[in-house]
Amino acid sequence: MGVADRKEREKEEMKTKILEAAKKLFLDHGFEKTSIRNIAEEIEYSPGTIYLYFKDKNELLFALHQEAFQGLIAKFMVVAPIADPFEQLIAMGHEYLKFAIENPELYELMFLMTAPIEALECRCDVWEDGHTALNLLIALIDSCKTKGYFKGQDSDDLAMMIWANVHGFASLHLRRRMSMFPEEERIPRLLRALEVMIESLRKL
Amino acid sequence: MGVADRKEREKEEMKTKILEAAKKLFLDHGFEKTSIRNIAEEIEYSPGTIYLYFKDKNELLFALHQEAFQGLIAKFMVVAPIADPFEQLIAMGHEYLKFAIENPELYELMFLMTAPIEALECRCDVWEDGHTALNLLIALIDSCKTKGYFKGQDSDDLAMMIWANVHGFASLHLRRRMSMFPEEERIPRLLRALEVMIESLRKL
DNA sequence: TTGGAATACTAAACAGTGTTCATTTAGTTT
DNA sequence: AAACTAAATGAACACTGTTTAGTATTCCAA
Repeated sequence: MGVADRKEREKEEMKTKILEAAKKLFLDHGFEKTSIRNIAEEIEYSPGTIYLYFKDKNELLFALHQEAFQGLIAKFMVVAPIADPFEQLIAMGHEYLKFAIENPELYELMFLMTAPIEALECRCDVWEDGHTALNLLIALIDSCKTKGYFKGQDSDDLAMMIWANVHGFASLHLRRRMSMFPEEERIPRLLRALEVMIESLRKL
Repeated sequence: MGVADRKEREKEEMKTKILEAAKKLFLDHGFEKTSIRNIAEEIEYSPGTIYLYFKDKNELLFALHQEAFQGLIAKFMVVAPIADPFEQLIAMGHEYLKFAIENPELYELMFLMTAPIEALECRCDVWEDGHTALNLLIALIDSCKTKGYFKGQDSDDLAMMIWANVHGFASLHLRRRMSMFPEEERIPRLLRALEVMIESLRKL
């Protein structure tokens, strides 16, 4: 069945070809401003061809959504060697913010965009990677507890609060809601506020 | 100059007429799914007419943006009578979240949407109301300080942190990023996480 | 080797979008 | 009543995502 294999392979190659073009254009010009026609032109095929490989524009996004979460989890893995769990938690917070600031379009796609979610509410595998990322945080909080931090706190609720906080920072920044402060002040202010959060966590 | 006055008044009336139709449709079906044609149909005029009164679709949004901020500030005023500043701060947090959950489309427009900001980056009056809302929070934090809370903390940074936290809650919820939890658990989880934040603030 | 079926692709069309503009219509001024 | 001005129109433009009918190309059994 060599022929069928090759066909399968070619189909897969075409899919990644489309996906890579979509990724490039989405990250360059944003999801909304990228049209199927743009993607088709990039790969030198007609617009209709894309619909032979992907159901619609949202499905293209979904693949990148997964890629992005893997990227965030990878960043979390970088801080795993830090022995002290509370120090690791701090580093994790910084990594999260760094990821958001350095990959605004990917972050947009993971947590800010409405488009991909609406269309994929049914598919629970959309949340798989999100869940494992959250579980990493919860596990770390539990480790902190064994060292005497967060006495009497529920790990799930605390994780939720920490996540919301760093996401709040990222979200306000990426959605340009800090324009009341001059450009060069914004990230320093964000980092200072993060320090405040960490200090409040330390005393909890 | 009675005629010119009447003309001016009529022009203003038309503007609010358009604005009210836009508001209704934006809040009912969302900004993206509302077309200029829809608004034109609602007020029984042709699409072109709207462009005689507003530069583009974004300018319609801007007016509602201002209205929404006034609404949030009004909610903040409700908790002003609470004597103890820390209790007032807690109530303020709850009011903020309540506003976001009860007025998802308005909140979207104030803090989540990209559209209105992109087009209005130049106009600094976009941030006027946002600034007064933030100043209310900072003033309240200063009041808390006189009662012995937040010793040695910078008010601006603390305000930023609190804002980011409640916004994070609102944002995660409105952008459907809590779908890993069953529907009925989401808001309770949010409120519990808010309690965790308040407790961490109390110990700060 | 050849005929027919399956596959890959395309061009065109559809229904929708935001926006522009020449033209018509209505109202005011002289 | 004529001239001028402002308001409103609706067709047109250049886009969008998506569907479909039709055309090449490839494959495989006879």
